[in-house]
Amino acid sequence: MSASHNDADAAFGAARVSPQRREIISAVQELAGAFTVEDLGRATHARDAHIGTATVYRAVAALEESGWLERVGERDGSTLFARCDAGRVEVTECPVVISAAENPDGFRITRHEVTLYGLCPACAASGKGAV
Amino acid sequence: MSASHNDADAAFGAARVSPQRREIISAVQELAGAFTVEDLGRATHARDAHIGTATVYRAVAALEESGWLERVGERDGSTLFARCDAGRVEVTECPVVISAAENPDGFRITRHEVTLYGLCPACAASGKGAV
DNA sequence: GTGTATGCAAACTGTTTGCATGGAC
DNA sequence: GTCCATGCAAACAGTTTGCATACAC
Repeated sequence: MSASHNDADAAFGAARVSPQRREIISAVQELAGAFTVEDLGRATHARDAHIGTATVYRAVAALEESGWLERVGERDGSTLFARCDAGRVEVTECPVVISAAENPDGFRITRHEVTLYGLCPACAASGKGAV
Repeated sequence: MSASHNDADAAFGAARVSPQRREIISAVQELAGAFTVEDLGRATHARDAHIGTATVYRAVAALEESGWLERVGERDGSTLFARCDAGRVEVTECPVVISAAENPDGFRITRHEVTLYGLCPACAASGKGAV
C-alpha cells in the first residue's frame, strides 16, 4: 500500500509530492533500518516497476533536505540512509567521554567523530528493525 | 629526493619495490597528514610526471596490506589514507566510554564506531602535520 | 499557467582490471 | 628466468545532470 498524502506531505516538507514519491516513502517505511539508495530503489521497483533511479536519488535528496531522512554512514562505497520510525535524529547530549585528552600511549587526540547505531524507544520496545 | 631503499623496503614488506614506488613513498612522507589517493597521485606526479593512476592505487593497496598505510576515513566520497611518522596505528585500549547503554532519551545504543583524529607522540612534540 | 518532478540516457568521479611489456629479485 | 609492477585504456559502480514531457500546486 502506498503512503498516505499526510505521511508524504510531512516527509517532503515544502517539496512537491508525486505518486512516485509516495511509493518511495512507503518503501522507506518497509525497509525499517539503514539502507542504500540502491536498496531503496529495489524496494521501490517492487512497488512500481518503472520508477527511475534518478527519481529515487532526487527523492532521497529532497527527504534529506526536509530532515525526514538522515545520512548515517556508508557501506561498500554507498551512502547509507535511515529514518527512525519515532521521528527525527535527536542531537541531545554526547554520551561519549574520551577518557584522556592525552592517552596512555602518548597520542594526543585533537578531534573525534562518533557514529552510534541503535534503536529509538519505540523500535526498542517493538523489537523492530535493527541498524 | 626519492625515498631510500631501506625506507621503501620497510614500507612494502614482502612486495617488490620499484623506482615509482620509491617516489610514492616519498610523496606520502611529504604529505604528512591524511590524504586521498588523488592527493597522493598529484604529489607523485610532481616528482615523476608519468606515473599512472593505477600504479598509485596499486601501491596504496600494497602499502595498506603491509600495514604502512592506514585507511582513516573518507572525504567527499574518496577514501582517506594516512601514515603516522611515528609508525603504525596502535590499537590498544578504547579510550571511549559510552555513558549509558540506555541513555536519558531512551535511545538504546547497540553499536558504536569512533574515529579519533590526533597526533602521535613524535608529531605532537614537533608540532607537525595535523590530521 | 507556472514551476517542479519524471524518465531516460549520457556524463562524471573514484576506483579497479586486462593486457602486453619491462624490470626486480 | 620467473613473477610482479607498470602504463595505458577500458570497464565499473555509485551518483548526478540535461532535456523534453507530464503533472502538482
